[in-house]
Amino acid sequence: MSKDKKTACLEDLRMRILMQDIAPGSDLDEVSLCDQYGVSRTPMREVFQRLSGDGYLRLEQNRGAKVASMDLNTLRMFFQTAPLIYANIARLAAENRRTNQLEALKAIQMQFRKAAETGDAGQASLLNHSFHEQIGVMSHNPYLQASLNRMLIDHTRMSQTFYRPSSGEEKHRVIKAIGQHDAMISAIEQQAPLLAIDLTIEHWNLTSDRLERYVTPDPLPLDVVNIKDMKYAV
Amino acid sequence: MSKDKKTACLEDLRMRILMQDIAPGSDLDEVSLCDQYGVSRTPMREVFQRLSGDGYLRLEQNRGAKVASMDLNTLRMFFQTAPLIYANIARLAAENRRTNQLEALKAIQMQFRKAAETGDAGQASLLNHSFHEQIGVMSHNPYLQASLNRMLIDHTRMSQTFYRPSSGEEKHRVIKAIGQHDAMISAIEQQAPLLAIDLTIEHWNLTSDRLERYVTPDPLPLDVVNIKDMKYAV
DNA sequence: AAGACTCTCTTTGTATACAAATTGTATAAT
DNA sequence: ATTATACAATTTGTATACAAAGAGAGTCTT
Repeated sequence: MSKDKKTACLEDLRMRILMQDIAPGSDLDEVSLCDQYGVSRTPMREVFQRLSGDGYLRLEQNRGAKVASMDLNTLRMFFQTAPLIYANIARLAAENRRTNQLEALKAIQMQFRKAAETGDAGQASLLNHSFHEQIGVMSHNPYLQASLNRMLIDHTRMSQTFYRPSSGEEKHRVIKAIGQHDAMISAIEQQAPLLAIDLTIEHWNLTSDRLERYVTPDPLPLDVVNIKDMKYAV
Repeated sequence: MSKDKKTACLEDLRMRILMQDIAPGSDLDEVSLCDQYGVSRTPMREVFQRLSGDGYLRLEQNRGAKVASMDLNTLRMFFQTAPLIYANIARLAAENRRTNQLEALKAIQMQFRKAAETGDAGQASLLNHSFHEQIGVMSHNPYLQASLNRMLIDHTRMSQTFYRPSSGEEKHRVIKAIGQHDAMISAIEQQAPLLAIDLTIEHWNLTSDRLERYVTPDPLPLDVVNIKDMKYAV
């Protein structure tokens, strides 16, 4: 599998960042990662440069690599911008897709469905990432794709709880999301841009709630600990 | 000035690509650039990685660096997407700008005006680039900024003839563009998002014609060479 | 005790030697 | 004459040694 160690390292780091296995804002230690992945410093630094260019990391002069943070402003902008980018990407994908790209999309969706249905939460969110990334490729618009790919990083990082549903209602939501993906594929296949936009907005509405709840979860229950009279636990 | 050779090299390459001093699609020779800039291969490759991440270059496995091409599809997408990105960036800049960023913008505009008025075409297009890039910074939206910065690369590459006006009408156009920049600054300063959008669209309409003419210039005059009867010269 | 200073240790950056891959060219086989 | 193959030359990738910068601890001064 790992014919190319450097590529494997890149993909693995990318994955770990997306899964929040490496937390936003944390530093990466060059040398320890080097022997962790069995590559020397030169290719490792190259990997850092690549990940930095894609928005996964931030590099600062003489001061190592940090995982891209998700601060308040970033999140505000995320929710403000996502519908615009997602909808336009979907429209262009419907207009410009090539048939073999459609096959690739279907293949991803198949894997995604399996992972989501069997409750493999990590894999599901990663495959959801690939799904939307592939629609970006199909748009053939390099400019919007740059936005999309950056959005997807934060989207995936926030969706870590989405595919680990804790209630029947949430389980239902995941099933609905799978169905929406199917509908989007079909709209893109039929080259129906307007339909693709509508379906994308619908999909966004379904998932954004859940993302917002990830950012602002329910407060911890107060009556579990013995401080009933205080409004918020510290 | 060049305290840091690597940074100088990066900026210079970026500039040369923007000015089409290095043509879209052409290969870069690693070693020759190394002794041209007096840096060794390791930092030069780092520069390549950075420029690649920003969309200036394309790197392929075992096969050097190529300047990002501007093919038909790219141009189509450019003209289709620019108004959307520019307008939204302007709106957000008006909403989110900080005062010291505004000062920076004004400083750039001052230099830009001087360059454009004195006919320093190269400098003018580069400063126009900085102007719009700065508005991107002021938007505080990392996602749209990624799109914007990529658009600006191609925008600047196509604007090489804009500031070298060949007629009174074109000269007038440049003067008008300078004024539009002033108006945009004022709208951003007053935090008037809707006005900023309108002005941006107007600015786009003024400049996009000229960019399109760069892509599809007038055919060569037939009667200069001695082939009057042929429709097109080969 | 607070601040400035120096020295040491760790981390980051650069140069270069070596390895691997690709390209070009010449020769041989059909 | 054309294709195949082997070999040479060039270009690209990796490891590593060395240089430079930053962080931290301890000491000295006020």
